[in-house]
Amino acid sequence: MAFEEEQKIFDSFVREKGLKHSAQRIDILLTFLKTEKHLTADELHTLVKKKNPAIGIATVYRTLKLLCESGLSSELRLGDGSVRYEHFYGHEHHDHLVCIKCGNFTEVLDTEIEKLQERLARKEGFTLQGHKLLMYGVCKKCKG
Amino acid sequence: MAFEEEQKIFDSFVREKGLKHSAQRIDILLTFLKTEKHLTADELHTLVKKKNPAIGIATVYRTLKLLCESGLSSELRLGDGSVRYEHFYGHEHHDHLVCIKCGNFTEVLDTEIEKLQERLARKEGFTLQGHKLLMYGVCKKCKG
DNA sequence: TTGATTATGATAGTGATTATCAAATTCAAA
DNA sequence: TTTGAATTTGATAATCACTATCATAATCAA
Repeated sequence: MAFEEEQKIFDSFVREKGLKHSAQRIDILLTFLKTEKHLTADELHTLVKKKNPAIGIATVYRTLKLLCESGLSSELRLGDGSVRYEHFYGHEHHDHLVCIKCGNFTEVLDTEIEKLQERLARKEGFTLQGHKLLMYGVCKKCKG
Repeated sequence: MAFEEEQKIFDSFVREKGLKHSAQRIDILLTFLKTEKHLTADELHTLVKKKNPAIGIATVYRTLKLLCESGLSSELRLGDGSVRYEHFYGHEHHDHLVCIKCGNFTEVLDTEIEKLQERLARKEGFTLQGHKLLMYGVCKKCKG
């Protein structure tokens, strides 16, 4: 079975928190990991039900929260108010280019931009802790 | 009465859309303009009710939508999922520094960052249409 | 095997926002 | 000024994403 690394991380996290193991959480974790897309809770629920039709949406939400706490996933709040979950383990900090036509995401990073943000914050007397940068546009494919 | 400019803009917008005038919308507009803060719909509703207690929350939402369409206001979606409305007329494009302690906003702009975003998008084959940058940190006051 | 604890699924509840609708208001035309 | 068609309003029902509740099931250390 793939994703040994991630499963190990999740296992340790569950153990440290004094939680118990469950087949449902493993199903959800593996479905999440195998899908390299930014899914909504509902989309993930639909996918997981193919493997285990009995899983309820509440368990999906509960597990997504654990995935975020354990560092395997991260919430992504889009400009339209929707929330998607992205892979976080093995993905350094990055920003997003979102295509307004097809909805696809591209992860990007520009260290110069990061530095300038630090400088800008310092100039205003802020101690920066983090940031979210979403860029919207039309991707290569959609421009035809 | 102040805010003649903004009122004129709103008037033209209402007229062009074939809508009618109403005292409630004026109350909401003026309360919004006089408060130089990033308000939620609910907070604005509370303020407007001091002037006109009968105004319903639905009318506040409806009017906020018109304010955004007319260019007087703009929605700001925060990292925690909440939505606030900011003044847009006379405020050029800007990004935000948000204090994670007191919640205050500072509007900032760095033309270098803007240029680098363009360059970054172009490198990925994107035609950039816009972006949202939220920076989180601790402000001068809160570091005390 | 047991039993204390946690997890689950169904579902009720929540909070923010939108839709519906009857009554009130606006405003151009008579 | 009156009229009447169109729009606006406030109350409230509905919706949507998410969380809380709770009885039952599953886990796991002793």
